[in-house]
Amino acid sequence: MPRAPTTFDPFNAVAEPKRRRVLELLAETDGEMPVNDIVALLRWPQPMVSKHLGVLKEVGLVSVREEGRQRFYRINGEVLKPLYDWAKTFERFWSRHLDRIKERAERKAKEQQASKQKENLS
Amino acid sequence: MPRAPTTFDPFNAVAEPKRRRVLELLAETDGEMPVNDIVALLRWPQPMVSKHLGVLKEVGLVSVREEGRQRFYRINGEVLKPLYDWAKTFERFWSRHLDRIKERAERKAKEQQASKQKENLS
DNA sequence: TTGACATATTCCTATAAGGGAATACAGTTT
DNA sequence: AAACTGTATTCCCTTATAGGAATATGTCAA
Repeated sequence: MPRAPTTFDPFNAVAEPKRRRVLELLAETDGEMPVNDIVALLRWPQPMVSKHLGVLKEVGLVSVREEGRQRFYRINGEVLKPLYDWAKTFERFWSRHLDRIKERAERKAKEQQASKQKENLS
Repeated sequence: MPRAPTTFDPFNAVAEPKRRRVLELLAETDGEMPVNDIVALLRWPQPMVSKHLGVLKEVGLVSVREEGRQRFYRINGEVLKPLYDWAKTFERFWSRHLDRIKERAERKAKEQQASKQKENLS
């Protein structure tokens, strides 16, 4: 079995750095942007931009409005929420909170050891 | 150019659902776990578990302690922080905050229209 | 030593990728 | 109609899967 298609879910779509870049760009403008603007800003070959937009569109991360010969792309940020929620699950592994928990645990351990030593002395 | 290797970064490693499952499991225990426990809990073929663990290890998402013939795997959650941080960038697209902004904008629009009508009337 | 156990590695196959180049296609202007 | 513009699609190529099955490796026990 090959890897799941990039269009399988946001996790796969966003694994590609260039696709993340496109999303960041669309998020900045916080509106629509025609393909050629993206091409100009990122300085990538136009077919490359179109292809990546195609993947993003298929997973629902962007939506398109057609006007004349232009296509205006807009980000659908909510589709990234599952990713955010999943990552947030592991928050305790890097948050300060953890440091505090660690410190408390270590202090406790020291105190226990101290009291044990007292017992031995008495 | 093919897709970036799964071991390229956390984004790619975590694109595979089974690998996410393994991480969730390791996060639950919040400690170490030998391969066979994972095999038993997930009911996957042992080589499959070992292979996925191999990828996770190569990107630094897990670390191993060897003891006898057992390998104890532990999660390195902090490696997921870049993923979290990136996704958080888009938080405004789904947070309540956005709703409030939207509401305010819509209210404003209505008020403006109302005042325009007043002008027309006067 | 021999065998049982825990885990990793190898081989195989089908599938899909992303980039580059060329080209197709639809709308617009002349 | 012809030329031009904005964008999408197709073809080609190299590389990397993930799963399944079989096997290798290392360790402990009798």
